Amino acid sequence: MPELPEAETIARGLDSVLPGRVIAGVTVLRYDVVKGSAGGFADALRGRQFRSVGRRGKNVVFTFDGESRLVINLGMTGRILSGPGPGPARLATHPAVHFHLADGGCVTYDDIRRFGLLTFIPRAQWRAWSLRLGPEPLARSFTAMVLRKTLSRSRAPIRSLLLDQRKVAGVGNIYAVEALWFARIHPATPANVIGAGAVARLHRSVRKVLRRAIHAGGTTLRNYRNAEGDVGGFSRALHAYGRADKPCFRCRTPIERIVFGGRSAFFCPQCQAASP
DNA sequence: CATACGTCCTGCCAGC
DNA sequence: TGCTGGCAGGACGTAT
Repeated sequence: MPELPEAETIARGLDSVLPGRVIAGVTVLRYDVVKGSAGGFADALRGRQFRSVGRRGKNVVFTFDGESRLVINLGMTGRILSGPGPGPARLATHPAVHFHLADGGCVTYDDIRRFGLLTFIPRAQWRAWSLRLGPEPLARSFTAMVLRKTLSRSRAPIRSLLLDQRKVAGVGNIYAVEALWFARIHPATPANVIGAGAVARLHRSVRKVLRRAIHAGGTTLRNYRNAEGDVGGFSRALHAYGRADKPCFRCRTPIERIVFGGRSAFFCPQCQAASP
């Protein structure tokens, strides 16, 4: 579920409470969400002190003193819940990993479907790990020209390309669909036939949608919660995603749903002209 | 190399 | 009311 705005929201929440605190122990309840052996994972993290919590693409990145890192990809239903006593911890219906802190606190990784993955990254491997991902769409360096060059090299449907984390890091199905609606581009359009003007609109739309969603605290469609257990506020702001048969907010034409690449896309057949 | 597809897993909801 | 099929925000591995 969680895409860039959700990861950003979670990371900000954790960065305000975790730095300086120490992991006393790790309990792995569900082996399939950790990379490598559960024992090795726990051993690597025990005793580490948090320096900061940030984000790379959709991944929440915990940096420790010494610059080793814990990367959490939340998959579809992952949540990171932290807090003393009740409150957020009560939301942990499917706890997969507990991080017990030396001060008595606890951070719980909770994941219904267990598509998430927790990976320990030694300092020396960070650069290589990060390089597997494409540019950050909200970075200054992510210009329309950069996007245009990426699109020019691919015949894949633009919606599929936007989901490819090696091309752009952090965009998922919801925000890809939303950005294409704003840019008035049909989701199945081959990337390399999109003209310069449309690419510029798409560049603006992707950034606008992501920034707005971060501002709203993310999108909760099902079970997303931030680190404090709150739902996201962006659900009400969706223009195309999940609106099949409902009128387009621009032209009142019913929104259509199509499936390709194994997942749904939503678009306005009037505003988002069919691909050639 | 680029692209397409199946698979991992559980919960929920519409429809019968 | 109860059951069933379809669908879900992601990403990896493999096949072509």
